[in-house]
Amino acid sequence: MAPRLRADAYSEAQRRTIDAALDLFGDHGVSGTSLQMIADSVGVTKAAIYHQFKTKDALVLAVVEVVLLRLQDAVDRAETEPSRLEARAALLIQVIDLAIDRRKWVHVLQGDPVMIRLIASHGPFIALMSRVYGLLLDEDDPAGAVRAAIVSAAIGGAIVNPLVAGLDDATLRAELLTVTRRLFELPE
Amino acid sequence: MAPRLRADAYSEAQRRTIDAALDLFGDHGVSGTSLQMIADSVGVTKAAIYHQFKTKDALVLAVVEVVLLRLQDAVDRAETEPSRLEARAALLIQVIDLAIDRRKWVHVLQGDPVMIRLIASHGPFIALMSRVYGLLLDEDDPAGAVRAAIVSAAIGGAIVNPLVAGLDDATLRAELLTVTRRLFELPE
Amino acid sequence: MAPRLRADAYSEAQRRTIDAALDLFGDHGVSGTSLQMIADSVGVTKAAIYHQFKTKDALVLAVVEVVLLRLQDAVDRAETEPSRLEARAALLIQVIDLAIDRRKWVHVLQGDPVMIRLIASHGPFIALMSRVYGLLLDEDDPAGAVRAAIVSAAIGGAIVNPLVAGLDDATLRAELLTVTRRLFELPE
Amino acid sequence: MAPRLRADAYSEAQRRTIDAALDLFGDHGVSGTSLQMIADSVGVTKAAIYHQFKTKDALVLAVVEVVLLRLQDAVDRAETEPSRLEARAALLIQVIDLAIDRRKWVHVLQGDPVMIRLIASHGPFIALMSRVYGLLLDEDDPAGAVRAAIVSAAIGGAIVNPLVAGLDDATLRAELLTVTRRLFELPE
DNA sequence: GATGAATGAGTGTTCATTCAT
DNA sequence: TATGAATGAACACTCATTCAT
Repeated sequence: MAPRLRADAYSEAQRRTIDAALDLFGDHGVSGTSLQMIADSVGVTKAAIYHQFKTKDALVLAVVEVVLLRLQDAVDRAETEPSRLEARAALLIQVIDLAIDRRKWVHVLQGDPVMIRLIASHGPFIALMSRVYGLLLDEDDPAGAVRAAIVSAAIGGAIVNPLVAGLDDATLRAELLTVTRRLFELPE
Repeated sequence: MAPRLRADAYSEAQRRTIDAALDLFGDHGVSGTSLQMIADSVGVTKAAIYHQFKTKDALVLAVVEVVLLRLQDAVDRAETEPSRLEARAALLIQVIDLAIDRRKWVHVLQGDPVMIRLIASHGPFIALMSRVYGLLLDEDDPAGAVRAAIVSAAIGGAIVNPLVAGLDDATLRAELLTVTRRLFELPE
Repeated sequence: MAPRLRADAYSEAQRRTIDAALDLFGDHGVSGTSLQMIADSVGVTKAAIYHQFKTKDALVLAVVEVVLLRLQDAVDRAETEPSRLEARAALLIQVIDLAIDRRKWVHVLQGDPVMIRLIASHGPFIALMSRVYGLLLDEDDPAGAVRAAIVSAAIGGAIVNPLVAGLDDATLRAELLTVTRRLFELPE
Repeated sequence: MAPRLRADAYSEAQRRTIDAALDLFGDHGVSGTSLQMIADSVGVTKAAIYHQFKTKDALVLAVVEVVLLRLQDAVDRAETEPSRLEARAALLIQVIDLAIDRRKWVHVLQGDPVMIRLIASHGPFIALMSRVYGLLLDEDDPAGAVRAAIVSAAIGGAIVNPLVAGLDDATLRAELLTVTRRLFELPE
């Protein structure tokens, strides 16, 4: 079994670095964010960052881990639901809430090729994503993959979209729920 | 009136450079792609690229222009439709076709913060996007913005999604059409 | 057949860089010499050095190549001698002359672990060294390897030795010849 | 009088550090060996090394001291011999034995410019080396310096030479003795 | 049009070193 | 004694850009 992501894996100082990196990655992308920028933002030297993380890649990994940790929680909770349909609904609602609560995080995961490659190649991330898709997909629905991809993309993409940037949380949440239910034919 | 994008704006050599850049931007993002990589991929020197484009930014702009040119065509055609509803349907179908035909392009536009900022700040791009949203949005529907954003994000995001990467064009097109129609309550 | 070292492989500017590196490597060793030091010594920027040589390793290689080129010439000439004994004598005399003429070069080759590893691993260098040892060794003399090693080490080591640093060329040459002849039982 | 090197100067922990440094210096040279590498090899932290030695230079000095301590013993013993010729023979035999017994040490002393400079500048080392050369040199032989340098270089250089690396101790010792006797015209 | 040579500022990373605990 | 956290300077190397040819 693939190792689970853990909440207590990082020290206080590391968390400060991860938070700063999260912010900057969202604004400039991973490649567009230098360790100097991160160090300046935290208020320490580059070398201090290197004391916390062996390489920039290790820091990127940590950032993704922190973000995906809450997705893991959502999946954990959803999987306790009695039926497939209820589990799916529970997951989607939580994902939407998470995406709205942490809009910045979505920017980080959405689109950046460095991130996409990382998530597609790192063991624990692959394991988590397959649990997610296990809930979203029906085995007997060949086009289900597309619909699952579309829904997750829709949630993420909508939040990233500048048209939506100014929208208040409640309106955005309601609309995302409607769309999601309609696409997945979930009960209202 | 904002200047329109033009099809004949670039020479043969420039087009080769733009194509190479398009590919590399899709794989590594704009910040992750150096002019050296582009020059190597085209098979010329960096200085040759600088002969074609004054700066890297100018090249990025040209790349986006080339991509958005076909979106402009789609909008042009859609706007000749007699009714708002038909125009909207026509635009969505064309956008879906374009996205499927040029999956790589979607990667470039989708997510990269450099691109997003560029499109949000460059005159002709703003003009084009407001025409797009003019077709997608209803003035009297306050949540329409979200739905429009969701649909465009869904189309783009779905294509970027690795789950969908292996799917054949026909299946993908059919599913995207279904989803789009359902979201926009368009006639089948 | 292993590729021969070529005399015309480097441009004027590259030769200037190689010469500066040769000097500095002799004084501080390879690891102890930074590209900044080399660039400063040549009077250009680090980036200019990188325009001439892809990496520091490539520059180190070039330095060794330039040094070994003259050893290759000596071996070429020695191998035209009619007998093994005469060839050996001819080679040793030339090597001694070369070592005295270019004392700095000896410092570079002598001892630096980076250099030793490089020479033991780079194809053309291995080929050249086996020609050298082919001339120095007798097949039927089991201890010949040691003696060959001792002689080459003696020539090199003597020149590096600070006791010898102040000696004039003529005295040093005469003594090295005597020692060499005595060790190899060559005719005076 | 210059202070003698002492055998009991270092603690157990310091000796472990010195041994590790000795190994790494032999493989990568002094400049090529970082305190991190040494700390890793000992299995402690960098800061622990700094507790044992004030600076890296102090550690390098300690390494050389440990190595030269046994040379000092050899010189001590040789100087008790009744005649100059016997003393010289005794010293050379002991040096050869030492070099063969501790081949790694020879790598460290041989060639590394940092080491050479250190030995030429540190009081106790200068004192020791002048005793060594006092035994090897004849005052009335102007070329003696060269011969002494050649012999020490020959011993050291031969051991460093990769051709010799695989040779067994007995063969190497016999050959080095023969060569040395021949060069110094010592009695067999 | 295209090249080769150069640059200054930046990249990620490692260095020897310090210090509070 | 030993550690973890931090630092400033240096490291090898790449960046976008310029310019004479």
